[in-house]
Amino acid sequence: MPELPEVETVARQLRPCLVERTVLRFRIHDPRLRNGKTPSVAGKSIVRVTRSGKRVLIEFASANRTAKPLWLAVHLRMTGRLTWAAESARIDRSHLRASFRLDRGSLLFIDTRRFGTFDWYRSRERAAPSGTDPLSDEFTRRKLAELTGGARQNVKAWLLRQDRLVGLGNIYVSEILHAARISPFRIAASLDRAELARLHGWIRRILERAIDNCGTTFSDFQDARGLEGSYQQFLAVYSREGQACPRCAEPILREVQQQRSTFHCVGCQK
DNA sequence: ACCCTCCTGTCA
DNA sequence: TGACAGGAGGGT
Repeated sequence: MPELPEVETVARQLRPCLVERTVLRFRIHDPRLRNGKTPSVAGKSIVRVTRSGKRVLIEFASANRTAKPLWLAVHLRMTGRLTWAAESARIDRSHLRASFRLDRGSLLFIDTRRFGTFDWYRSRERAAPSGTDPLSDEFTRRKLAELTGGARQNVKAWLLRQDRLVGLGNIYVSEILHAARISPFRIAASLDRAELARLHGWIRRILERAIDNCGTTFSDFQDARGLEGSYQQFLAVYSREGQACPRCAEPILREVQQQRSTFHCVGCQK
């Protein structure tokens, strides 16, 4: 479920809870958790919590700073949640897969479908994704034109590629293409200058607006406080098959592309 | 481009 | 009961 805005929301909320706290104990509650080799993390303190593509990146340092730092990348996939549980908080622990006990509370990883992953790294570079972050300064119109140049895929599939742009998923791609008035079936490399400019602008605007709303809760998403996002009230097309397009009133269509639902409007997406 | 897999839950 | 779900990786 979580795409860039949801992951950014979680990282921002966890930061004040986790930074400068010491890990007292790390436990894996589910032996089937997709976890890399587990280094010893007890006794280390958390120095940074950031977002890297769709992953939450947690940096640990040893208390005396002699040992090498350590990075954990958590990918939430479809139903993963990272929840901060203060000492007194009562939290439903069903589907609890892993937990970090800290000074004054716990970080819980809860994941019904078990698709979520933990990956541990010894350097930040290795934890970094290959694609461009659409919220970074690097993501300019020119960069988008460069990246799409020569891409023979349809633009829906292309936007989902994490090796080009990171962070977009099924919901926001439908929303962005609708806002930019571009059909999801267009070949990425065929977009002209004006279309690329609209696409670039709406990628930024929609992601930022979604972050301002703590993401979208379509069914499962909860942020680090256990609360739902509120961007779903702004969804123009996603999951709105048959309803009137808010721009031109044509009925919204649902079609399957690459085995995934795409929602779009033939009235205004060309 | 298509297919399938991982896994669990919910809804028509 | 079957279709479908914010992801991603594999195969042909």
